[in-house]
Amino acid sequence: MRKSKNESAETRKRIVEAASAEFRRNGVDGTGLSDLMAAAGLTHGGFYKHFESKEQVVEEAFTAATESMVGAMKRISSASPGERGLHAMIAEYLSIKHRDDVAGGCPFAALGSEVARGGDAVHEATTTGFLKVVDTIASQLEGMSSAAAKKEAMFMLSTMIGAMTMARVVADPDLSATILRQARKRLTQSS
Amino acid sequence: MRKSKNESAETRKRIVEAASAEFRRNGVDGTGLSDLMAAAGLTHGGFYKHFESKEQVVEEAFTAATESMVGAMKRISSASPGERGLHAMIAEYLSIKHRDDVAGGCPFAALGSEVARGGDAVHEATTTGFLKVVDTIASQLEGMSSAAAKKEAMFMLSTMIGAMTMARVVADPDLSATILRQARKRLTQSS
DNA sequence: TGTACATCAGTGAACGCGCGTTCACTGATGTAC
DNA sequence: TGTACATCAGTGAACGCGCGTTCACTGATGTAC
Repeated sequence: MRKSKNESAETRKRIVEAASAEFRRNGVDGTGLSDLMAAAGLTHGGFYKHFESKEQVVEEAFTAATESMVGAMKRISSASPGERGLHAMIAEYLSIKHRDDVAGGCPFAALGSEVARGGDAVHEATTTGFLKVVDTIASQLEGMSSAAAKKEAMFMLSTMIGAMTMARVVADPDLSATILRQARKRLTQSS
Repeated sequence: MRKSKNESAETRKRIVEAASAEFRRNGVDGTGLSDLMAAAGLTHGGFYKHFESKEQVVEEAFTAATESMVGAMKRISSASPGERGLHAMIAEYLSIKHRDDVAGGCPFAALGSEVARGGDAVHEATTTGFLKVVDTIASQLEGMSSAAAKKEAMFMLSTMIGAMTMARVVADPDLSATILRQARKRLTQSS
């Protein structure tokens, strides 16, 4: 049953993508290698033909999720330049749609407190990912130095991640929407 | 080996407090009932003499953690009134000390993404807790209506939780400190 | 180009382990008379 | 107030289960000549 090099590479990618969604949906501890391989259309025994450990796929899945989010953010903001693009990006992140799409959304909001307890490799991946998102936001900030934009972007991203996390934590849908709305208002008001 | 009513009530409280710290330190999924009972100085078999399920202790431990945090926040802010008390509260939350004390700190930052996937009982407990912290912050905001203060407090708390979560997620200590510093700066600047 | 053999992606069963939960038992505490 | 019995907090072993990981096997793909 050996597969060609191309097929094998595609299978590996499929596992990482399935893992990326499953981890965000059910958490890292909440997703077994069995679930993960089944979501990729395989049996669980084959996992170790592609990865050395669960931690390795956690790391790669997190990176894939971050890159997908950065791509989406760039696509939205590039539609309009400067502040308007920035505000569109923020509104999209702090939307009800994003809140209800955990599996396809921000990996920091979906897995934040869990990856904070992760191993070294995971921490490296999350750090790199965080800085990429920060740079994506910072590149839309005008009228300040690159260093200042980066710091401002860190503040904005902290608020966005915190608001999305809490919007998913509370049981009351109205309260949840208010949390998102307040963050959006405060981040998109002209300063 | 039956224990007196008083002893039993104290044991129960001890379990909830141990659970509260252990869950924050290692996560809910990362803490077995065995670990939890051992941390309370007991063997794991006795757990069900006090609780109906793991979920029940998760709920109670989360509530206890929130109440302890609210108590600490009130103690700090009551030392000086109005804006100065508020700023002291924010600085304490966004401190390196708090970042490095996961087990004794904010349960939303320690468990946010994990409790977002919790059951109904857990969601009710987190919602009540969130509103209590919001009210604690709002009570220090002057010069605005109670409704406006509550909304402003939600924004502030979102930023605080997000910044603390990310400060624990990144591997680089300097970056981690910068995340906290930026959030502190922006939340304590006169608006 | 064709043939013979080595490689290895994927299967499915098995491994030891720790999980949440249950249970028989112990013996000090609480209660009824 | 004392005595007899019921209660039940805590122990320690056991339960079935799913976890991450390993392994023998299969057979199509890749490689060497």
